[in-house]
Amino acid sequence: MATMKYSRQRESIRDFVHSCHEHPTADMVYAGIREEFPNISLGTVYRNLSLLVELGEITKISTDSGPDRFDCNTKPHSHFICTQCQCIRDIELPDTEYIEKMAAENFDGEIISHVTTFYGICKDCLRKNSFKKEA
Amino acid sequence: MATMKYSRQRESIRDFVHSCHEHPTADMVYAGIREEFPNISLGTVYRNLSLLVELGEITKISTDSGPDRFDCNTKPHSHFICTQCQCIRDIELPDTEYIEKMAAENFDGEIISHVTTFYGICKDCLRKNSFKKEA
DNA sequence: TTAATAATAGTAATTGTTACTGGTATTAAG
DNA sequence: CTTAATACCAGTAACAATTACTATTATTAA
Repeated sequence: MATMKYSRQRESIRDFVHSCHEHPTADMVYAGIREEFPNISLGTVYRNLSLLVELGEITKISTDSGPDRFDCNTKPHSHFICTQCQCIRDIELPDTEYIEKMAAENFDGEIISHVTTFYGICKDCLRKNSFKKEA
Repeated sequence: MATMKYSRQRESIRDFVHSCHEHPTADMVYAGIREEFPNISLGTVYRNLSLLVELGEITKISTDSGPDRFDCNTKPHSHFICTQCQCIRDIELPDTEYIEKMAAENFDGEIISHVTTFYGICKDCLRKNSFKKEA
């Protein structure tokens, strides 16, 4: 890839991810973009999503099961994944640098970064569950 | 599944994972077991690995890219993933409970667990790299 | 010993993703 | 405003990891 050319599809994909705060999958992006570009290809969506990740304009979230998700928030933050509905929420944490330092003390390679992911039940599912119990 | 029946294949898979400390993939387990059971099926390996995970006898490690890995160490600990050779090493960290408490303060769902993964260059790759530079 | 059924081997199907191909859109130069 | 170069596209095929299906086999309890 010598120089990069503009493409309306890419711009649309970027805009969609940046305006979508539910950490969409490639398929969700595909569905969304199709409203504007009815015959966009799924391959184009995948290609541009990973391109945008390389450019640092969005980030990719890998999950334990199910497809990758994408995040418009490129500032350092953590994720919460609901084990019931699989929704992903952002969690801001104050300075987690020291975790790497702590880990470095028990390890003999070079630690460059770290990712912490939280699991549990989101607010919405908690509410749904309490309704069920009452019934 | 009413009651569980014994199977030599499952026992062999459990033993293999418990004696293998390099966090094997399903394929690596398959290759290993095949020495004892030359015509075991890959499906049997997958089925029993997830069964053993459910039983809490081993754990599963999802990676950003590439297949899942399996870990005989069921005690709470973190993982380091080398971004160069993809090897996975265990890292013991003193009490990380407070990370969840800290996250809980900025979040309105129920946090049940968390996983921290470290990325960087392992000792072996560091050494290999320094050899290359000298040459 | 036998009957019930969990587990198997082998194979097919599914899912998520990447690669290929011939044609199209964008860009820069004449 | 052409035209030429090429990044990008749509569509489709290929791929890797995993799961589901089916007929047979092994384990268990009666």
